[in-house]
Amino acid sequence: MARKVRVRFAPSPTGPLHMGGVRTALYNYLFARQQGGDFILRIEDTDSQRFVPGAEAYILEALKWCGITIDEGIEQGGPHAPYRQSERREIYLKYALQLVESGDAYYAFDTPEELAAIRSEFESRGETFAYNYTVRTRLATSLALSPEEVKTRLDRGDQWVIRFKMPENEEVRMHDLIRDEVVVNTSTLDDKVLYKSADALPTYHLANIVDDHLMEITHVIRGEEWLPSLPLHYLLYRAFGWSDTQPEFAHLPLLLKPGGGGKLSKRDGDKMGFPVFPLKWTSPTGEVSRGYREDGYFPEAFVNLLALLGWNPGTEQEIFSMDELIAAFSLERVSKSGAHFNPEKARWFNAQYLKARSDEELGALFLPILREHGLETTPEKAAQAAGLIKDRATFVNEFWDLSHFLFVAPTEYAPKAVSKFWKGDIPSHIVELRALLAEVNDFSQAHTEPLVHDWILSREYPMGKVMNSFRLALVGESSGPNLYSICEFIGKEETLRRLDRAIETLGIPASE
RNA sequence: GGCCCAUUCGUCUAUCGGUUAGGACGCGAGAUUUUCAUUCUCGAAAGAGGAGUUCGAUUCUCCUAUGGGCUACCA
Repeated sequence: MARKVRVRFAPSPTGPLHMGGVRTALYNYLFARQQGGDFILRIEDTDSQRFVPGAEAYILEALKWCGITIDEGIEQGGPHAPYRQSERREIYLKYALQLVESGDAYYAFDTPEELAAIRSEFESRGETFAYNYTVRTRLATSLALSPEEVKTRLDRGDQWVIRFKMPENEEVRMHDLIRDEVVVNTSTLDDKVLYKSADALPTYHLANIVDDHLMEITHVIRGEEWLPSLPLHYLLYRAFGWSDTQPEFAHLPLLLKPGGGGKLSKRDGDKMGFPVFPLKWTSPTGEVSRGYREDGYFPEAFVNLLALLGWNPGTEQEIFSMDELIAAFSLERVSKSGAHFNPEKARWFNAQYLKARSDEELGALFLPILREHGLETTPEKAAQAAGLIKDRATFVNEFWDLSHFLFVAPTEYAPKAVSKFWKGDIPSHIVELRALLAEVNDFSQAHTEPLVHDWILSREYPMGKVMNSFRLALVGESSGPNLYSICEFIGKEETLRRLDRAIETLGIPASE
């Protein structure tokens, strides 16, 4: 009987989600939607020490911005509520105890200090300490102590943890949807802590397996950093007797720093020269990290570029809407090796989405920016301006720099352009041009462009020099969109005014 | 150190034993343009190394190297 697909994204609120985390959420989401399954958000806040205020709200907002919608979770509830592990704490002890009962786990009374001491002792001998079958019967555990002593310590309220009793020398054969078979010998593993009395909370391993089971998760799609604990998880399912409903696992390749040197991490902040977070984040200590949203990325572009970092459709298509991703995605086509993030390509993706947007949509985004510069203009005008410059922009936030001359006359003229073009006979040609344009009533590009060109040609004036001087007068520098489109945009009056001003400011060299 | 995973142009990747090893970003050149961009065309650029298996290996196996992950009462 095929179960309904149910996947979960289970972040820990220890800080903002970084782009690798968003990608994990995205792959889970794509898989769920494609399979007609459920996408669950579970908050794994079992580490009371590392909790960061605001992180949870950040995660929710980031997913929302990306268009990743949640079926069950802390906000929308669901049949397996609550979805925050700290609110499920009473569930876990019973399962930990069940494992002690069945002999798959045991109590350990070592304090963190004692363990640290043992560790450093081993290290001083050049050995590595592992809490496993070699030491568990010699340390303060329920395996070594008498039942009476254990009871005494428990009753006395001594601190304890419950550790998994990792079998000795057993080959665990595991299956991964991306990597196929993985085999590990249990003797290389240690007795992981499952539950700690200090805060009455489980560790990741226990909480994760219990909740995935209770929430009927069918596929666990998570980062590769979890692969080493997969044998433990397999063994836990077995110890609980849940092997028949154990989920399938898919371990995603990691997102690596561009130049190498490890996986992308939250700590990288924006010190890499590009954002590592979807949204801007201000830490409780006041540190600010850039976000893709605030940097001007469209969420669609961000999702698109993330999707293609570690997965590809096998075709040459690179631009995907969310719906197209849902249709095309498959875990089988996720690559096995880590992907270095390429900020240049990220920018390219955004430029593609920018060009694909209509002038009206872009105008609507440009309008508030114009307002910030003290300009009240119409949506039509903003859209028209956007249309003139969108081909040369990567982000909407570059629009002002690329088009301010459409709204404000230049007050200065780029010296290099002046010395290059505003010399010889050219300024006097511009005076003639001014007179020509003063007679023109139709200032549309379609009308002025052939008119002026024909005039220049008929006079046998140098096209490049005249045009560049003309541009210098209107724009103040020697770059920008088609000049006649600028004339059309600013209109006859303003065009003549700018010509007058340039002539006045730059002067006319005495003709010989 | 131990365990695990990985390895095709600088980067993201295609190839599921037989290809001139394809595409994209970036880079270079050219075309278009009044300019800067855009766009278009072209170009440089890769199978880590060594053994096997095979008629034939980028593709399968092993070894080495390299990269990465894990090795907490963190996730």
